[in-house]
Amino acid sequence: MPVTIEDLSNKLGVSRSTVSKALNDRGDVSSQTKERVTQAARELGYQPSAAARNLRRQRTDKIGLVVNYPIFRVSDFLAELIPGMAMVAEEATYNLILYTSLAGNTQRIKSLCRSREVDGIIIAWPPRLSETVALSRLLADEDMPHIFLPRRVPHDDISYVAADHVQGARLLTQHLITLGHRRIGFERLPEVFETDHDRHRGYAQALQEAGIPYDPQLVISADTNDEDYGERSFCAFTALPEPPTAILFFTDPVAIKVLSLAKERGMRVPQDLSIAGYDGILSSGVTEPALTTVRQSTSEMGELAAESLLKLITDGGAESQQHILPVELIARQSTAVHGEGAA
Amino acid sequence: MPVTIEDLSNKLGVSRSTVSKALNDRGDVSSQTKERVTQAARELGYQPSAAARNLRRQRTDKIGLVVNYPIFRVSDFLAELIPGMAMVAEEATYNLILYTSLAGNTQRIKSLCRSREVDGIIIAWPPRLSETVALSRLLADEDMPHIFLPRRVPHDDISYVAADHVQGARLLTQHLITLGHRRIGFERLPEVFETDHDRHRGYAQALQEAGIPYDPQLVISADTNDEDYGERSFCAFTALPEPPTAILFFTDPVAIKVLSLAKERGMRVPQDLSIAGYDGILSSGVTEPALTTVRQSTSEMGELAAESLLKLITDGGAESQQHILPVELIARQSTAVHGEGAA
DNA sequence: TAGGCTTGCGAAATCGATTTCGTAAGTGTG
DNA sequence: CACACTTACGAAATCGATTTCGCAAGCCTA
Repeated sequence: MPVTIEDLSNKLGVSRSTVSKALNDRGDVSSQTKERVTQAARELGYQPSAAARNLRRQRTDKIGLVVNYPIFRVSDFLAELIPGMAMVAEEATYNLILYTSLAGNTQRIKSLCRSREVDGIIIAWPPRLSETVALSRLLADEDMPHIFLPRRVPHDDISYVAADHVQGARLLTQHLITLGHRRIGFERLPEVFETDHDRHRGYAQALQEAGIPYDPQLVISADTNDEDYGERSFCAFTALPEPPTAILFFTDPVAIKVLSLAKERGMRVPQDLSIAGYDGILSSGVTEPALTTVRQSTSEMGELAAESLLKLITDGGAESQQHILPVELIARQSTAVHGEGAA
Repeated sequence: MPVTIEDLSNKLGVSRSTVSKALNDRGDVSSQTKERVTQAARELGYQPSAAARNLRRQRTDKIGLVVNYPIFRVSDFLAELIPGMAMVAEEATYNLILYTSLAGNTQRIKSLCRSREVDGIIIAWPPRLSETVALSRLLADEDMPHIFLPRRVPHDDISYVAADHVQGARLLTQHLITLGHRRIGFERLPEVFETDHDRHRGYAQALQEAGIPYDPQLVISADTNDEDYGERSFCAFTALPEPPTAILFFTDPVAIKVLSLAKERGMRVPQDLSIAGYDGILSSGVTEPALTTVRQSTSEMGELAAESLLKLITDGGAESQQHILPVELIARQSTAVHGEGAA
């Protein structure tokens, strides 16, 4: 059995209250007594019981990360997110608890709140916008501080951390325009609401700024019925009467997939077709040609999410935390002037 | 304020004991009463306080994952490990808590034990063998069930989950021998004790089975002073009077690095030199040529670790859990008959 | 009908801390 | 010297559950 505060107080001949006050540096304790208690605590290796302390304090110093298992499973992205979160949390004496099986299950999320086993929640990849908003209301009703990630939620009172996708798509499009492209394909992913809207806006903006007319034919909505939708998107683009000379795909994995697809069909990238991805995952740097993409600072995002949540927890009724992080264009060899090879 | 058991008992006019017994299906409660209690609990949305329950039960239904932040940060591997762990834990009504800042710090690990905020611990990437053993003793003294990952620990009473590295290196070596190679370079990583020994044994075994003499010159210890040691290893191999026609690198990232290095120097892979990595990370499949490697079933490893730890927790003084998982050779285009191109 | 048994429930102890509040001793002041 | 005030500590309440144990009522048996 581990040493309890009672053991300590017995050994020292003082009351439990005194021990507690001494160790927590609170209230009326003479410096001598404090010294004695601290000393004895060290000797006996005393560590307060987390459960007892949590019960009394009505807080746990834990934050929860709620994420859907299937997403978790395949996401490079999340893997980069977590270490930063955990780190920031720990610097503030919090820890991160993972919940991979309750995303989307309102009942179980409510249970999590009511059991008070975490002081706040980070929700990764919330579902559709309407559900996200409903979820936020629910959590607010339960007095549970929370923040969404990595998607913007267009409500003033909902906290989130996201990347600047308008800028991301804009940078990519500008990059291609600078290379001389005028027919630039753009893949949309309809279920990813704000992210998709933002990127589309960035794409359209860049075109407009360059005086290139927006051609709806060049914008194709991916049909994500199965996981291998990349091929269908690609075919849709190439089947166009006047196909694009460059294509922006929604994610790196899809772009990478298309890279080999194009090769199989005898198209050379970037000479015959420029291809760009999005996210800047590790693999995007080692393909042949290396993929032009946009990097989101994922680790920073995780850290910021944790920091923001901690702020919400600490400041009680503080205003909502809304952060849009800058993104960075990574121009590599999969994009080039049409007809010319890469550097 | 959330609903407590007291609220429930007041509303129903029964005692707290009865409510508790009814909800936990324990002890003497008539089925009618049980029904009433269950009903009311649902209506009020009652959820027991985790803290109170933990305190009374002397367990938390949480397991800890201790991992060094720097490793966490860069490891593809760990990212694949965690979802499975979390999933398995949750199926058994446990949750996973992350600890990224206490690896190597004996004092803080002891505190974690004493605070009893987890029922068991998974330690990822333990340090040197001697420290690992010491750590295990410490944890055992604290009555804290624990398991190491992903490294074999050569002590009967220490639990671990690891991959079969003897077999991994053997498969790779055999693969190269089958392709006709007789001078096969082997990179060692001295600080990764058992893993390194096992792989080296597998390499030597395969050579012996094929009647190829073991040449110490072909075995080079990586000098891992900085992160970019791949280049130094590569140079050491090529500087040999009679350089190898194929090289086994210790990890995929290094092999991938060498892939582009070789290209820069005008060596063609696999025609002039066959290269293999180890681990089967995502990126290894998209390089040009795609990398021959050995895949460890990482997710399975995570799941198995969690399962095993839960067994240790549940079965009390159960015997230690030691698992060696099979590995799988992934033969791709970076290895081929010397002088010939890949398929 | 007396005594034993089963059934259903509640009172109270318990888990291990924190926090409030009361009190005794010591200190200073007019 | 009497009174107020500070200082240092402890008793007891509290957080919210679970669990033990005792008791009363109802039932059965000889």
